[in-house]
Amino acid sequence: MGGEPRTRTPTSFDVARAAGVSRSTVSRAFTPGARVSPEVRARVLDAAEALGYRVNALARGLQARHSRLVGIVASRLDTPFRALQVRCLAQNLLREGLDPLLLVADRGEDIRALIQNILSYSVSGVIVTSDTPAPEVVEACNRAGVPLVMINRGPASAGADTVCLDLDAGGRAAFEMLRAGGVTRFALLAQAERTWSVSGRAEAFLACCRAHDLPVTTIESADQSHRAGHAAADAIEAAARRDGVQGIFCATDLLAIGVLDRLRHERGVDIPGALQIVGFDDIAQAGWSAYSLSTIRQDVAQQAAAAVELALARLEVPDRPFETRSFGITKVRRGTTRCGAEA
Amino acid sequence: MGGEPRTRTPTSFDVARAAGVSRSTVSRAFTPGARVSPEVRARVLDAAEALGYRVNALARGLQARHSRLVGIVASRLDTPFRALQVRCLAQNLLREGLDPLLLVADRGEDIRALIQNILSYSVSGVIVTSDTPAPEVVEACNRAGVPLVMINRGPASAGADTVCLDLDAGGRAAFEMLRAGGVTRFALLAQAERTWSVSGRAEAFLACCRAHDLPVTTIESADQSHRAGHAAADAIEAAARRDGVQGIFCATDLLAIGVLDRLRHERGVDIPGALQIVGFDDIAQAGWSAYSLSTIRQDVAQQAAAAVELALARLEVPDRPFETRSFGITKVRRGTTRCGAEA
DNA sequence: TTGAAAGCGCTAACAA
DNA sequence: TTGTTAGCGCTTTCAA
Repeated sequence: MGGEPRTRTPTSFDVARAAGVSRSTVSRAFTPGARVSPEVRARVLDAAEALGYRVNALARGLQARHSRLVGIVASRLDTPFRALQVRCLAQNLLREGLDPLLLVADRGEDIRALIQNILSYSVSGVIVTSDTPAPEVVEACNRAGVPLVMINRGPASAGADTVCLDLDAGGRAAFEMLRAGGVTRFALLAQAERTWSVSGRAEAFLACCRAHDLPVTTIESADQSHRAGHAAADAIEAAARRDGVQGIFCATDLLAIGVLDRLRHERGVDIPGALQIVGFDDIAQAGWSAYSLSTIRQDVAQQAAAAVELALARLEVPDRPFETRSFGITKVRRGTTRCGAEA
Repeated sequence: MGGEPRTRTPTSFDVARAAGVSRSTVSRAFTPGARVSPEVRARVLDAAEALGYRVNALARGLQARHSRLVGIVASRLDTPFRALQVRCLAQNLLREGLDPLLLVADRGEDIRALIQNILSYSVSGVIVTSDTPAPEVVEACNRAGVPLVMINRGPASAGADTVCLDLDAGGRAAFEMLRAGGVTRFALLAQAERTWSVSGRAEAFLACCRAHDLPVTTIESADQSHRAGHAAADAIEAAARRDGVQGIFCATDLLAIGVLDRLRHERGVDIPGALQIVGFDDIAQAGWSAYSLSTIRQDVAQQAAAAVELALARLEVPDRPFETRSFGITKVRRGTTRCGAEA
């Protein structure tokens, strides 16, 4: 290394000169659908190739008044579910020629400042997967006229398109899986803090129990983590003894796995013999043999694709009515429930 | 929704007029370390606040000839280790006022095109965590004069700063943990495809076995995934029987957990009784009770911080010599090895 | 300390 | 189909 006279990166001007055309022509050669004669276009592309030219995204964005960037707002990125979600989102965006600007918004960061920050890039959209409430995000995006898509944050909350899942179906599926295993006394493990998606499925589950006139005990966890599930396990066992609970719905797989670790692997409780468990999400770990967790799957890839589609659609027609796309769930029967006929 | 006269986002010009100053002054008010009188600055900031003005990152980047964006190139983002890595990277960048541009480069995407794409944003750096080889990335960044930092891709491979871990120590630690458990016949599980970090630790482990004149059987997995570990488990058991293997080093935790799922949870093999296992990385799942995997920890947060520091350093002094920061590892003794004194 | 003017690299009118 | 011109919003010499 060492010598290499650092040459200024070539601009459309350089390409124009090399190809013997004007800068506008160069621009057109790089603009899909622009009117350029094939020969000229080829000449321009060749010259560009030779010079190592690429369109400056900053300049292009500045002039177009919006870049090809799309903000992804996500919390707890190191959680299996969220990681998969972000991966799918990023892939879909890339496929559409959009570039994901990542914004990790864990508790403690100043979401207000962060959102302003990504808006300063004239992003062509923002996708929020975080489950921390963020009215300021909606407000900021709306004021800036930036398409906003929320995933699992409730149906069309005014000012944003939404991708969500069928909560009722989810809660019901959990109930049915346990019920099919012969459970008549239920329990629910969910975090205390309200969240559209997680609280929603929990409430749907409770509603089912009540509708069937079957008793259900609610246990609250600190959050949705493995640790929280693990910590709640003793309370669950106590409740099981006290109330004769035979089956529990854990609002996330991570919680369920935490419970399994404590109950099955540490204390040797027979699951599903003594207690049946159903989780939610179908993260990869749910399928691992140590857990073989019966759960409710939501199709992350499908949701991600829909989110990108919605952003694109609004980009094209800014004042179309806000849309909510709702997706169904799938029961995944594994080894923490007793097999039963489809309910 | 519907009314809201979509007002054009305010520019420095609007702020200038509102504050009764020139655009240059507005610019200075938003430039750390620029000479502006405190009163004027305050007036400008107030006006900006009132108008909802924020500096346009595209315009600023265009004129500065580099943006505050930093590319993160990562593969298999939905893997626990990588997800954590990206999260740490993103947090550190954000903390420095840099914005992570995410590039998911799984096999199948055209890495060449993708890297050109992020370079078109005049990024101020690129951080690569992917373990797929990518000489074209190095070349492209160098040509564009963009700082490049590689994580776990080998020491200063010319043209890039590097963060890596002490492979020898890693391989040795694995050997020692097994040896301390009384193992005299070893096995190694690693993917066939070469990768600096993973192959390196594997080779260091092999070297240790040889140096101690102890026999070691090598088993190859398809990749580094849980599935691959699971699939390799039968071969491991066969080898254990055939060669009297008592302990195995799995080159990643995910592999080790796959093996554990098959052997311990499906076939009821006594681990560590019949076979001891050591993994590598210390992902969250390694600590879950079902596995309680003894492993070698690498400090992802520390590595991420170092990577960002290196990028920043080169940004400041573009022609400083390439630097390699190497980090140590830590033995984490859990339940897949027999306790022993520190080797 | 502040303002005027030039230019970062690009695209979109408008003309030819 | 192609070229000319203006301007996206900002920072930055250079003068005052």
